[in-house]
Amino acid sequence: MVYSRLMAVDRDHVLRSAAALLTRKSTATMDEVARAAGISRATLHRHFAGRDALVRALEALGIAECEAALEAARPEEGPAEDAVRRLVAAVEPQAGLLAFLYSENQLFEGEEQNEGWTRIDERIADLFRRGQESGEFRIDLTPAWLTEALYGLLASAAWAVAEGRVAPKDFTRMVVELLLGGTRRRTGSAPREHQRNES
Amino acid sequence: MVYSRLMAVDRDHVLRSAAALLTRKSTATMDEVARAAGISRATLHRHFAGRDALVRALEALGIAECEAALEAARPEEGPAEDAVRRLVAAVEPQAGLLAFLYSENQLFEGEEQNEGWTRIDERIADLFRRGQESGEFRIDLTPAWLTEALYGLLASAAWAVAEGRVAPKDFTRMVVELLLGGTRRRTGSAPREHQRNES
DNA sequence: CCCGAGTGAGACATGAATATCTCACATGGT
DNA sequence: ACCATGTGAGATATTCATGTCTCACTCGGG
Repeated sequence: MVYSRLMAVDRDHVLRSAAALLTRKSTATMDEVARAAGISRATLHRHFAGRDALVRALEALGIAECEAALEAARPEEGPAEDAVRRLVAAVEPQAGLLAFLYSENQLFEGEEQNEGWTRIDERIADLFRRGQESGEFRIDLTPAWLTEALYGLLASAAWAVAEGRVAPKDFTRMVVELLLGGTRRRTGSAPREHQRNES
Repeated sequence: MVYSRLMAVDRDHVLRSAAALLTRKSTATMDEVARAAGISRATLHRHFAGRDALVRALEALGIAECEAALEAARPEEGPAEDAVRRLVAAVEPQAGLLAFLYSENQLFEGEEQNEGWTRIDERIADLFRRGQESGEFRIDLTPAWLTEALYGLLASAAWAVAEGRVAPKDFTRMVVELLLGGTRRRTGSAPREHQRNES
């Protein structure tokens, strides 16, 4: 019996479609989640003890994806600006899930947040700090705020894309350009080229 | 009998404390909302037919506050950059309520959103568009995205302040500086002074 | 061919939040 | 002192999502 492996595959598929659905409708019912995954409510409950367990599993998935994105982006290599670009590009596919977890976190209110997020927060803050120390980034905005702002922009962009307000293909460029360059037009030097989307 | 005027005052007070509570705990129960306002469930129900009506009233309040802030900020006067600073400063007191409504809007999913938001969106987008046409702002980010990003940064900042991650006094500066100037350090010209908080 | 694991469909109970109602009490005006 | 209005507290009903259970079905392996 290879049921354990089959379960794992199914579980992952359920998790993915749940993430996709809850991204759009964060109050979706367990029945809706099940139908979205193409299974019945009973089977969904066989995979996840309850809604809480499902959200926890989604949180674990989000953390794992974020850490994978951080790994792929190599945040401590090269210019900090390029590292930020790599990071946003790598995390873009998970932006919807991130936005869901981001707002869901507000509901955990009293409880301590998963330490996985703390680790990720610190790695991202380290990236901004590195950019400040190298002179690339301004030093009058704290790394903690820049990290928080990155999350906020990712969530905003994911939502704006879902609403059809902006084109999906512009996602990474919009987030990165606003985060790094801001709204103000560059006056002193020629604007940096920003068409390259990755690498 | 002046009960109609008294009701109005009470209703506003209830609305304010409900906004303050739901800003912190968006899933607060009707009973918690009532207690936070210092009244009983029954009285709360006498003011608002149900939770839905309460949220609608909060939405109306948020829209009114936003329009008042827009009015006070005079977005079409002077340099666009200064207008953005005035706008963020004027809207700061309502950032928590805005963040709550911003996430709550995702639940209205299918329904059309209140046209009040559309009006506000357009006025803010017009401000960014004006800055682009005057040459102050870069033109490679759409006004719609800049508007969306402003909402996201306001919500992020409100949440970060509530979590104690950043100091409340830095709120406006953080949002404005990141939105306008971005993370990147200015190289060509000396960084613009940004200590003036208002006017 | 048979057996069993996994599944879907549905019944059923539980719990939470909501919505409605009643009743006693306090307060303010006459 | 009396009365009316608004209120708080509690009881009750309803709704809805959740969690648990049963049972029949199917598909794949032995």
